[in-house]
Order: sequence, then structure tokens, then C-alpha cells
Amino acid sequence: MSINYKDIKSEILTRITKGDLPPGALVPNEVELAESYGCARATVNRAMRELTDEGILERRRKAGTRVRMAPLREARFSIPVVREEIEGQAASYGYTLLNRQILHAPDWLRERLKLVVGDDVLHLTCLHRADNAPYQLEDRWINLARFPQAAGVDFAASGPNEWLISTVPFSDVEMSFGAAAATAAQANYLGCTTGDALFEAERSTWWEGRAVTFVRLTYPPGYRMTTRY
Amino acid sequence: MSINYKDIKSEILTRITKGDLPPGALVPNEVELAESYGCARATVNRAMRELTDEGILERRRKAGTRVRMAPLREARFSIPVVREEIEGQAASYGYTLLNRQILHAPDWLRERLKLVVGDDVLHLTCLHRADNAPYQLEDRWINLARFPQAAGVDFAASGPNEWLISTVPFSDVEMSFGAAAATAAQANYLGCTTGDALFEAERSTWWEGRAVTFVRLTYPPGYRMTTRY
DNA sequence: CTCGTCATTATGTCTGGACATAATAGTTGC
DNA sequence: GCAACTATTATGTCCAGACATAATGACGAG
Repeated sequence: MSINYKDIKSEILTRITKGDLPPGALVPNEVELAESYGCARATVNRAMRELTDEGILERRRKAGTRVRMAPLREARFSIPVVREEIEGQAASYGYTLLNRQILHAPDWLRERLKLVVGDDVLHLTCLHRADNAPYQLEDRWINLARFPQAAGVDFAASGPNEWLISTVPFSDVEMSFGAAAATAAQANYLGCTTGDALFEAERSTWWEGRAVTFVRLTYPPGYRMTTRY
Repeated sequence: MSINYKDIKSEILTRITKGDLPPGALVPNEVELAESYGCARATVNRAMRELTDEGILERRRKAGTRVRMAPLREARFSIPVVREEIEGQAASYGYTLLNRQILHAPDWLRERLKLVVGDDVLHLTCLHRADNAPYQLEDRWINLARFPQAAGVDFAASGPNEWLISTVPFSDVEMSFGAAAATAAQANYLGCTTGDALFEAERSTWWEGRAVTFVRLTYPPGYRMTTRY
């Protein structure tokens, strides 16, 4: 029953929360800690490295390890595939493709995705339902200049989300959340009133410096996106 | 110039995105990989462990390592202290305490924070401004049964956020985002019209199983919370 | 055929050593 | 006093080996 890197993590964490190691304080160096815990430096190193990844500590070569001034608290949350999200709530999943067309990228999209004039995009509008009630309105734009094969896929049966996830890689993502008043079209599909406050999530995805897709997800009034950590 | 665990990570990642290792595929075991890369198993282990943490792989003892079916797409973002967020945009930060009172926790709060009937809470309402324009309306509730010292702090000069961060530890957090129509009071403080669509973030915090604080942050129309990864 | 037992296997972690690298602090030259 | 070098120091990474642990799959008893 020897010392575990997890024990060291929680021991250090206790010292911090007890005020023994206030924000900004210098944590003993790895060699000293290893000696005092009676373990190898690698073990201490792992504990400290993870605490650093978690935003609790701050490390600089030669300068040493310090407790972060304002502990960088990171919210993480997974963005599930809608279908899984709905089925996870023991509700039945429904999907409808509302609209599909190929067109030149509009100006605002060109700017967002850094596209070139004349690039074609596939524009899809889909509605996802949970137990038959509108759950999410998906406004999807796929860069055909990058993924021409998307033009040949039939999105009538399953959403572009699922196709993209299994076939298109990505490396850079920008997400943003906000609120907007429902347009007449949105209100119609989501079963609410024009002007209602809707929660909106947008995601842009790139691969090797080139745009893959942009999507705007809109939810009915009252929807909340929740995460725990 | 030997092999780095980062090289292994990106090599595996390339194999995945190239379709060489499709979702669900079994990745060679650590011993084999170590041999083929000509490095120690510990190095391969670290690469695989990090890819697992990042949601790319899935590992089970004896069963081996597999590429995740639906790569767990995680948005991570740090929740900055408002002041730092504003000053980071090269804007001047302004703060006003609008309201402060001690009262019994209302029912909805008791339920949310799992409080006991009769527990006192400190209720604060504050406005944060960027270049004098309303930036964030903070509706803060602090559990006095847990942190009685909060009652003695003067929040006139700086926000409860900063005090909490530097003095109160927490271990469990639940965050949620949504949209809501502006109430008359919110519209007044945020300089918008009643009924406008506002972006709302809520955060509940616990430490050692007991509630620390609950806060609801409301932003003026048009605000977007953005993250990159 | 089903249930429990046990060997096998891949990952999880630790050791004690090594060299690499970044950043500081001290020293030297101007 | 200032700038450029240099030694020192703490972290970053690696290695080769070891034992721990969880989960599977095969085997045997009922």
C-alpha cells in the first residue's frame, strides 16, 4: 500500500483549501516533495502536472510551482449528438429535413468561415424532436469546396450531424452561445411565438486550416444547457 | 532526437482522421506500439492516456484501446472573473452594488442548493460595466449557514465573485445556460427593453457536499459567450 | 446448459535513474 | 549603469523494469 499520485493530488489540494498554501504561494519543489512523501519524483510530477492541467497550479521551469492567484476554473462540457441526448432522456427521437439547397456562400458565412467568393455550400434546415415536441432547430452549412461528397448524401433519414461526425475530421472549433428573439420561421417550427427568447448555440469547424461546417442550433423557450464538473 | 509522446499522439490522431483507424477500431496494445515506435511503454502510455482524457480514445483493461464511436466533443472554457474579462478587452471596468440583504432562503433556492428550512442567505445584486455600458447583471446568493463571514464583508467596492474566489473553496459545480425574456428590473439595469431576449448563465457551487453559492448572470441583448478549442 | 472459478491479458501505476530545456540570477565586459 | 554571457536550478521528458488491478474468456462442476 504505497503512495498514489492521487493521494498527493488530494493532499496538496487540502493544503490549498485549508489556507496552508494560499494563492500565489510557492509549492516545495518535486525533489523535496518526493522525499517527504517517500516516493519517486515521477509520481510527484504526475500529481503536480495534473493539478496544473486542472488550473489549480502554475509551473515555470526554474521559477518553481505556485498556487494560481485566481484558480482558473474550466467548465467542460461535451456536446452530444442530439439523438443520443434525447434518447438518453428516455424520449423518442424524431427527425425531419425541412430544407435542402446548394448555393453560393452568403457574405456573412464567407466571412465567418474564411471562404472564397464563389465557393458552394450545402444549406440544410432540420428539426429534431423529442417525444414529438420540437427540441432543436438545426441550421447547417457545409463547405462543398472542401467536402463535395456531402452533396451526394441523402439527409432525409438521419441528420447531417451524424454523417459529419463519422466521416469528416476537424481540428479547430469555435463555439458560441447566446440568446435571440425568435423569427417568424423559427417560431413556426419550434412551436412558440415570434419574439420569444431562444437559446442559440453556434459552432464553426475547421480542418487543416479550411472550413468544414457552420451550424446554428436553436432551442425552444425554456431550454437550458447544463453541465457539471 | 528521440520519439516524443506528443509525436505519438499526433501520429495516432492522423491515423484516426485518415480513416486508418475508424471509430470503434481496436488500437494496437501498448507493448506493440512501444516496439514499433522504438520507445518505452511509459511513453506510449502517456500518449494514449492523454488522448483518452481528450475524449478521442476509450480504454478498458484487458479489452484494449478503441477509437471512440462518436468522438466525445468537449467544449471547454474557462470562466473568467468579470473584471479580467472586461479589462482583457481593453475596456475600463466599472462595478456597482445595487442591493444587499440577508434573508431566509426562498423555496426555489432551497431546492436548488439542497438547503435546510431556516438557513440564512446573503442576497446581492450587482452591475458590472465595460466602458460605462452595462455588461453583466449579477444576482448572487451566498449560503451564510456555511460561510457566515460573508455577512461581514463589504461588497461595495469589489464584487462577491472576487471575494469568493480567493477565500471559498469548492469542489462541485453545476452550470447552465439559457435564454430568458428581460424583466422590467433587468431591462432597467441593462439598458434594454422589457421582453428582450437575454443570455443567462447560472452556476451553483458546493464544497464537501454543502452548498456554497448560487449565481445568475444576465447579459445585455446581443452578448455572446465564445470559446475555441 | 448455467454458474462460478481461475488463468490470461491489457491497462494503471510506481521506481530510480538519466538527460533535455527553460528561466533565473549572478558575473563579466563595456 | 547596462548589456551580454554563464552557471544553476526546477521542471519536462524519457527509459527499462516491476507489480497491481480489472475484465475477459475458457474451463470445469453442478
